[in-house]
Amino acid sequence: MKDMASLKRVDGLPTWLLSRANARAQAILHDAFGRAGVRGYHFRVLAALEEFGPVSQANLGRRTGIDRSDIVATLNDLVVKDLVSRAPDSNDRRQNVVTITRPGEEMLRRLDVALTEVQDVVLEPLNDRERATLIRLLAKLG
Amino acid sequence: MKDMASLKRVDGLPTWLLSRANARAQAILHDAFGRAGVRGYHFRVLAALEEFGPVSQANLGRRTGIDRSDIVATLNDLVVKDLVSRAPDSNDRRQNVVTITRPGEEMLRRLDVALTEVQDVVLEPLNDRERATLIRLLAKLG
DNA sequence: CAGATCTCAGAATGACTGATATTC
DNA sequence: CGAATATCAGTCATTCTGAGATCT
Repeated sequence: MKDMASLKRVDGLPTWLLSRANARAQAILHDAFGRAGVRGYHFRVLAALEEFGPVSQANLGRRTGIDRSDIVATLNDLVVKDLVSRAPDSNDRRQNVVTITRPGEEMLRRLDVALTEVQDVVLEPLNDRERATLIRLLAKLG
Repeated sequence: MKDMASLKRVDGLPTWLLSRANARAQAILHDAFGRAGVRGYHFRVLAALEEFGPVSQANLGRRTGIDRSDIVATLNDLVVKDLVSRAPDSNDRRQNVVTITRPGEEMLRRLDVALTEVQDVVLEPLNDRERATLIRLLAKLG
């Protein structure tokens, strides 16, 4: 019974069990991304472009979980910074083909480094075995 | 090395390892709270009040992790709904004493039920042993 | 005086809705 | 025609920052 209470409210804190650890991670990430001049949406789009190659905006939205409407604004930012390029698809003129640029790939590499450092900080209390277990369990939840 | 990649980008999705599971939980919670007519801030404040008893707004902020500035607006909502009461402290006139009302306690009980249901849904892929392990590891990260 | 408390105004970010024009 | 795509204009919730007024 006491275990159920700790399931519901972790560490005496009245909030969802994932929120504490995640909020801390988000805060650190926010700083790291801010220093690089980008936001979470920018990173997600760049990473998806590197992973899947040039895609339409609709597919970008599906793969990143970002709303189509927000994809537009995010790409506007990235185009201005020359991190991605956007061109009409000649086969289907409804679509735009979005491609990551060379500067975009370099930015992504820097962000990946920052991300790894953040995760090292957040996961610091866990040993290697525990980290592997946590990742496995979280993947099951995904 | 492949393990490091899955550490960084879970499930082929270019995002922080806690974000996927947490985003799903947040979405379900958002619905459940919305049906009850409250937001996360409201729940956090009510739960902290039940847990610690009447407190000042500054202490409420410290205990919930909500900014002092946002505590004000949140309490305004809760006072209008008669879920908490706010009165000047006679000992220290800088402070307000915030107290949960009977209707506030009843609301909190309903929200706790919703929270438990949400967690059952989110944790559904895990068995009891895995849930206990996940909670233990997340508590270490807290 | 310094320090704590409460309050207000505003901004950044993530996430969502509804409407519209264009193209398939 | 219906369906998909890109765009635009808003809204909402969470999280901050900065400034001001009051009180210890």
